[in-house]
Amino acid sequence: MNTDTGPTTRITAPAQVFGALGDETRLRIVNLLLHAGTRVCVCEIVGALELPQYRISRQLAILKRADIVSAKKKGTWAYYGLNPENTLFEALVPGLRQILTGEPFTSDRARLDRRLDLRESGRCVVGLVETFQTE
Amino acid sequence: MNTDTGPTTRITAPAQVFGALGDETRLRIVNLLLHAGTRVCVCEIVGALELPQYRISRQLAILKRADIVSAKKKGTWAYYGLNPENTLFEALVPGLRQILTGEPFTSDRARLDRRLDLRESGRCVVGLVETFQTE
DNA sequence: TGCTTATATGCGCTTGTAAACATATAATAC
DNA sequence: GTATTATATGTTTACAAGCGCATATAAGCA
Repeated sequence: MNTDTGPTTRITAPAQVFGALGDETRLRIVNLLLHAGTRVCVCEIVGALELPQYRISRQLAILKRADIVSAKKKGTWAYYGLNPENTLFEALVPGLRQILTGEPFTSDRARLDRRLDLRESGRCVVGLVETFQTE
Repeated sequence: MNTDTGPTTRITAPAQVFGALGDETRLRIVNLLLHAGTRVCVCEIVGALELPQYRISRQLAILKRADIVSAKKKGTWAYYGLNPENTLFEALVPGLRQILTGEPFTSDRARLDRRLDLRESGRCVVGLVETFQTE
């Protein structure tokens, strides 16, 4: 029933959270979500990171399994955001903001900003059109 | 010459630090070093975590490669401590202290304390004698 | 010198991870 | 209905990680 080891039910074990952040692509995604403040569309992440869509979707799935992000579907679009209920991850946020300062994190945030400017009434309307599928 | 990506020379890349912390055994070791405040002998870590010596040595090597810990040799004994110069790791310390609260971290700290009580004039004198080599 | 002890590491094995390609799913537009 | 588009995922391949066992290294002591 309860596969948890401790008395307090944790969303995820500490090592799992760190493991999920121990990959450059996933760290870049978390950087975007921390910066945006809002939920961000998959295609916006693809545009900002300039990586193939399947890679983004896969890494998002891993972050989701670690309860670091959650998804909200709006039609075909999927908007991902950080999960504020993951207290383990939340404890790391101040440190993360300090750490995610150099490259490629800065450029990623700049590209995301440009992409978010294209939104109409708060919704992504661009899609993957102007993007590559493979690097 | 400079293999670093950013303008500021980093000891390790962010993802590498998180990756090094993404393993339960290594997180338990870091927990001990955070708690102790001093350098801790390998055999003391073995005693506190109740894991085979070769596992501890191996995970210590990985933490060392990520510049999270450093070693100081005193004869055959090796004393490991956190590396205060790793600013990336240091940024995570407050969050880590918050996170490392449940099991097995609490019991590990208690066993380490008992083990540190056996020191004579600040030095470990016990060794691996009363310990197992395999689980 | 030889014995003991603390620590590190080579090897084989199993398991996990990430990339790339293709394709599936599912919603919208026509 | 069909076509298009956004997202997810099955599969293969390559590589890395962690464990256990045994052994190497190297320092201290008889």
